[in-house]
Amino acid sequence: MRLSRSFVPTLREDPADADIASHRLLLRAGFIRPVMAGVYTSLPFGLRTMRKIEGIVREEMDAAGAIELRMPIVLPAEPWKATGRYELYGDVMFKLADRHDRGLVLGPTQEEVVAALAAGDLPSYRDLPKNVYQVEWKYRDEFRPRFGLLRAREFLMKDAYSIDRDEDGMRESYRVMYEAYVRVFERLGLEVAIVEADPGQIGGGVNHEFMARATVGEDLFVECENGDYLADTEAARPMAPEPAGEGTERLVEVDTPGTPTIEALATFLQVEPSTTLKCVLFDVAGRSTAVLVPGDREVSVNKLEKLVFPAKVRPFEDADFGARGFAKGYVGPQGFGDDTTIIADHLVRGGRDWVTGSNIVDRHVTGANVGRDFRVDRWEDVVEFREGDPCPVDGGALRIGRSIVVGHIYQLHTHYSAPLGARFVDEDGTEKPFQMGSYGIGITRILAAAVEQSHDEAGIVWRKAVAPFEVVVIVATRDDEASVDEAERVYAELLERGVDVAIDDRAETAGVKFADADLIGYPVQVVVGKRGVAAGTVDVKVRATGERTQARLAEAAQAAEQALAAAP
RNA sequence: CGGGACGUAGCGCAGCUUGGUAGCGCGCAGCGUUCGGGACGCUGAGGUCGCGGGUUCAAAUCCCGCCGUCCCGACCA
Repeated sequence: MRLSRSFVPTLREDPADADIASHRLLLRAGFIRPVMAGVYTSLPFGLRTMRKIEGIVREEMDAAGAIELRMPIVLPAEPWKATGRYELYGDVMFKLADRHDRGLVLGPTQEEVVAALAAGDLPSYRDLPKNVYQVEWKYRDEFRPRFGLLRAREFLMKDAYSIDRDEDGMRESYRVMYEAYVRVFERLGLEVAIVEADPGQIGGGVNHEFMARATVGEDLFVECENGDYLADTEAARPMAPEPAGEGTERLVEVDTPGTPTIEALATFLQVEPSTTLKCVLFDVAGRSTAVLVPGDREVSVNKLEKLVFPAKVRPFEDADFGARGFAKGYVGPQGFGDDTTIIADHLVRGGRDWVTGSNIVDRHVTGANVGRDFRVDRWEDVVEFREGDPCPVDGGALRIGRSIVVGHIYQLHTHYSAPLGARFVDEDGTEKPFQMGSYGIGITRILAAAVEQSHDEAGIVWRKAVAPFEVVVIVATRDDEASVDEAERVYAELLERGVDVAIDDRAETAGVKFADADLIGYPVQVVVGKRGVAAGTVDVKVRATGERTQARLAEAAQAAEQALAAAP
């Protein structure tokens, strides 16, 4: 490829609207251009890199026995209504209508399509298992597109779907995909943490996220300082504390005027917030539900929703307190009737003689103890994770890491096949819904994640597996015919040897070409100039290390290949 | 969706407070000089100042509305 004939518009300055490294560098290096918020044109180098990532993904999918096909982007809305995702996704789905005013959607993912396909064309258990995949553009009208390609409204995704006869088969398909994913990220050179993730409100099946570590990721994960525990922040459950034992104080009511918040209460009584008991009220399917956590902690609504699924959780509004006989700001669990469910976090076991509400405005109680003064209906993990919490495996401190979710795999069971009536006839002659799994990899997101994990002051540092070109031959003295000829010769020889090589033959000064080569991030640069040619040498620079070596002109191609072989 | 900032030439920005001929750097074009780490000189092209309305003799500048982009956040007793 000749840079003089390609289209790689590099920018000398940082674009004003790009804050994070991948967005900034992909714009500057001429890989992408914005069209509107969250939607980008892929310029030649961006497209080429994307294709290399796709290539690796395809190879591993094929090797794992998945079959490539291609599904449409424009889809009828009905199946999405049948599975409930039309409402669940809500405004995140791009919705449109055709000339007959039929509802259409742009595919955000395609479980509905696969289920329908299987229903029609995989009628028998003899047809199973199958795993189909595609690499196609996905559309999600994100709440807030940001960070360039990391959260875009249009993005390229590899999505695979396993279709099995029974749960064992589904789990086996899942295992095979899991392992294929491990290989994909290894080959891409991405450092990923594999985290068992939040089962989500829907389905609730086993699922894992492949999280590329980054300094800017939107997605947080939790890991133990000793490296033996990893989890999604929503799934992280700290080690339960040792029970604190029997209380020693008696229950006493105290006047605490103007203390509806934990902070005000703790200040007024001169106690630590952690010695107070916070009692948060929710409406769960019409029933009052009190959640108890230590005063210095927060209730995880997400965890609560999962606990009571499929019932809906609604936090109390001001009107609910009065209407149901609770004193807002002074709620305590003593004396709650059977019409209120009391859920306590495990952390509450670790305390005693609590300070909590008295259910009378401007009054609290001290010395409240579980069992004697109030009951607990369920002990659960409902507290919001906090950094430093003890690891459930070894008690070590849990830390939050930032990451970019580059892959996500799910065991779906019959979550989509059942509502869509996607069934096959099993060996015993009965109809059964397919057992499905789905497996996504964000191709464009990987493009950005790779830059996040591998860049420096000068620009991107691509690994050779995904670089737009592995080697660039730089013509450093464009006016010198001998240099140009030698550069062309080295370029031709590298091409002949099957190296993925570009030649910078533009009418630019050497400085511009060097800066661009570093910015673009070719793993290996071969510099051919007058000085070297006169001495019979070329320079070979490895981008990742910055190391430069001289090679004999006649052996330039071999030297470049060797440098490439040694490069990451 | 709430909050904040920004919108002036392809890109990065100044000008706005105090209204009066639209500027700088980079890039781009021509000529000449240069030629191994973002060269230099001269000449030149390029702008409905986001859009609409208002105030004014006069608006990039003041006022109102809208649109767009980016950032932060999204219920806690």
